[in-house]
Amino acid sequence: MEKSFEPAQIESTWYARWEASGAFRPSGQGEPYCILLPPPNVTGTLHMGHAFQQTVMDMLVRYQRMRGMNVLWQVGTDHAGIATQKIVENQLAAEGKTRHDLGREPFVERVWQWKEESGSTITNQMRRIGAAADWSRERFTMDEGLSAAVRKVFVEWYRAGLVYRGNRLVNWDPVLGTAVSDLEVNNVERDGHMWSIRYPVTGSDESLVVATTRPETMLGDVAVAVHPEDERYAHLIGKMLTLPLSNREIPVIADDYVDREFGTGCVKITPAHDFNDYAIGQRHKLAPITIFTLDAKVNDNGPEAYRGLDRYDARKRVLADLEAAGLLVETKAHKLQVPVSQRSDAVIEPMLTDQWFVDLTSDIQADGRPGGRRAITEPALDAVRSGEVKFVPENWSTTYTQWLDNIQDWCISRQLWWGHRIPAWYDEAGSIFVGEDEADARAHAAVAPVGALKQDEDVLDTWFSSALWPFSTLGWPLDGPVKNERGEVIANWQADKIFLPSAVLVTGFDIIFFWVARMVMATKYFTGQVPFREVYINAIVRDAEGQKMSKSKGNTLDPLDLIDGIELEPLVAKSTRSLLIPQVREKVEKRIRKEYPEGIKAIGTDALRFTFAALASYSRTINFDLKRAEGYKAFCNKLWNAARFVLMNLPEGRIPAPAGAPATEAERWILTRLRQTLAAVEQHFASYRFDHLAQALYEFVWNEYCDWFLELSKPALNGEDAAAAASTRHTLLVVLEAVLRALHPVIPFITEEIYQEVAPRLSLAESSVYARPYPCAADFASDAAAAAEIEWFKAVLSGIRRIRSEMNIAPGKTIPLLLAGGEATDSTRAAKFAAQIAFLARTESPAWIEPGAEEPAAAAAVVGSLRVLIPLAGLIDLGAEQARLAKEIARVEGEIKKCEGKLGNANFVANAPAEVVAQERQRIVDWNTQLAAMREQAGKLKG
RNA sequence: GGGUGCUUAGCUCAGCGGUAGAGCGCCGCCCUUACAAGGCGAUGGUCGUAGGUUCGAUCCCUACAGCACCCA
Repeated sequence: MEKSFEPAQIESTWYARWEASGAFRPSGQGEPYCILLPPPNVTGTLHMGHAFQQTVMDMLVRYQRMRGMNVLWQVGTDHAGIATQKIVENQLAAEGKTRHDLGREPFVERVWQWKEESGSTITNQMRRIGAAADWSRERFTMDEGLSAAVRKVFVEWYRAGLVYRGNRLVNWDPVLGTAVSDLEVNNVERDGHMWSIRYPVTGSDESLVVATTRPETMLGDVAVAVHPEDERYAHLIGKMLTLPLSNREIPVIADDYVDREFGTGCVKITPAHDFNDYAIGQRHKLAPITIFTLDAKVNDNGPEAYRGLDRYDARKRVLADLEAAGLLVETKAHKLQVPVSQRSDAVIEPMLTDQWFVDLTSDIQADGRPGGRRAITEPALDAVRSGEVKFVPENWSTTYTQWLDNIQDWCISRQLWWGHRIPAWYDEAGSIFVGEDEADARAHAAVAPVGALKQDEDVLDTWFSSALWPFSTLGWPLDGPVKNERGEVIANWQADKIFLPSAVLVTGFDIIFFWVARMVMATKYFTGQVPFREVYINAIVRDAEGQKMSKSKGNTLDPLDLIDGIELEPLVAKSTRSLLIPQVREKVEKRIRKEYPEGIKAIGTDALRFTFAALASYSRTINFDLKRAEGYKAFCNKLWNAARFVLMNLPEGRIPAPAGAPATEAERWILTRLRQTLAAVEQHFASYRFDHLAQALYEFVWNEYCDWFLELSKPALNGEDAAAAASTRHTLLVVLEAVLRALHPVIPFITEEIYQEVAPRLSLAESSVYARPYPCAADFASDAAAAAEIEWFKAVLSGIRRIRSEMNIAPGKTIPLLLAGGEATDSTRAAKFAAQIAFLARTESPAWIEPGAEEPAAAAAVVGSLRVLIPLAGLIDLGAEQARLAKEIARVEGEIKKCEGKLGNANFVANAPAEVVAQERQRIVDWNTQLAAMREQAGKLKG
């Protein structure tokens, strides 16, 4: 083996070999265990969130595979309608063209090209992370099979009355020219103004003053609302107002939506451009007036003077005209919530448009069939309420159920070209015909089509296809083999439905609504099953200071830069490449130069994965600290060197197991600790506590196997006892091999590499550690007596080391060692471990001082009633030792006082559980034993 | 406004009713033949504040403060 751990070398070959060997495909044996990858955007790149999430999935997948489960990790990508279309539109813009210059078909063709070019980026990055995914079954939401599923679901829901077309107010992105989901809209606080405008009462001297943040929308006002119990305006209810600028007559209406305290208590009502106003308009049967075009310019419903003006230019003009007319009462600064499109940063304009919806809110349809609430929403709620689907951590189920309780119908149409085109056709009379294709639509026509049919121009929301992922990827709706373009079978519903429900979905809380809920809805409806039994909500990865990672802050990390390392200059270049605003660019560059003056050192995939595991508690965020990752690279190096040590101490060839139990206490102790560690690991996997899992293995490897067992093995390997040496060699190897298996799901590359060296020594048949069974606590014997012996030994050795260090005794110097006091077990143990103590503590062989005999002045470590003594002569500062002892005695006296306080309290003895009282009594005995020995030692020093 | 979390060592975080823990950092001594990406040792905390429940509270309850995030 190389002298140190070199991740780049190790990681370069294993992945391809695993993949080629078919190790990532379902074994076909054992209980099915399936994990669905949340499909990343096909043209995206891997970020820290992906890397973290995929590490979690990969740990589970590898663990379950090693436990003998029939594991499928279903991977694939989604087409990310808006995001992908926008990328290609930007490319066109650079050529001075728009998609309309190309036309629909050539444009979509171009998007496909872009997908072909960049589509494998992210999946290749996943391979670098080590993801043991079944690539032979990789799917894409727009591939033929998944598109068939989309059509089938749309058509079936339509025919069940659950998908409908309606003219509704939706969140309209005027830049992208499409409806967007309310989940894709951020409400951002911005500085704006509140304008007060006077509306005269028709045929009177009176007037009302309304307050608004969007004066331009007054062109579409249809009423002014006041609170029904507001005495100030009671006499005006039902009267008409003359709407300034438009000179239309609008009524004063009463609605208890109005907040009397806010502003003047009068609210202008613009149903066509505000969601609340829309609801009021409906209540009062007021027809909305749309005043904007789809690109947010005033349309022909506005007064002539404003037509064609952009909404913000129209605002200026409206304000100026009001001012001139003396109707602008007040202008004041005001913070307001502005709805902003996540996709384009454009301010959303609520807009009345024809859209397709999935009904999620009606209980029953006019013809008696169940409505969407009963058919789709309720089953999805029940799945979580009944515990059929469990959230981990549990409290996310509240988020889920609260959202579903207040859900609105789902707008599924998007005015884009990239996506699944809606399978609906219109005849010349405007009737709708829905079907898998035009012929199917005609076949199911309720009325005879008038003239030619024309397909709907719109596409479906990307999440519509993602919602079907749990079953569409398994081959549904086809009931047989699904082949890819190369003719290979990639799914087969008949056989693969054993993978439904999948075991666990690992995903971020931000898509509980977008995706998790919708998968439950669709999967329940179409298969009767839940899509997954558990949902593990992973934390969001932030930077070391807890700040959200964002490109404009310059605090993003590319997982591949951590794995491979990157020099400062390339790092600066790539971090600023996409930043167009010079100030931002400068700020980011400064930050990077400050934070990574020497670039980023390569830590390798394994260390990155271990870091993710160690940080994966149930917390909602993990702050990724590069320092910590470096620490886990050191751990990998430690493991590597431990393996080197073991291997360089072995003779050639196979190492046979000794007959009977291991020869030494140290072996029986480390096996006991291994057993305990594995039991803990099993629990931590079951509860998704990867942080505890990582810590348990870290501690075992470093603090027990390396720090103590390897050290203890040195005297055994070099000692006289040949049987002990042979037995120790075998145990070193056995524990190492078990550790490799235990760690493989977390750090697959290094464990595989070391396994290759270890396997022949134990004559293991499996060619990969991944093919070995996961180690089980029950495979290793427990020996409490040996454990107690070693704990004693550790206490004695630590005591000597402490003295050496505190008294500044040169590490290389061999010193005398005396023992005094103690019980019978102390003398047998001292005899048994004499050689190990001498070797590891660099002391002479221990010599006993008879009770009552003269003792030299010495520094002491007290272990129970045993005093471990280093004679002071020439080595030690007597005063310092006395001071130390006095301090220690005071501490123990304090502890005894605390115990006595408890035991002296009758209430404690009466009420505390018996074992707690007993434990307290034992503690007081132990403290007293130690105190006696320390006092005796203090006396000797004085005398 | 409604909801969900968080506040523990210098930093990042575990613990969550019975002797306050880890990693990293800091300090001291060591290039000891697996590993200086290392070894050995040490320092460091009235567990956000105030009440309450309890024999006993970092842990449970209440209020408050501060900080996040989600939905309006």
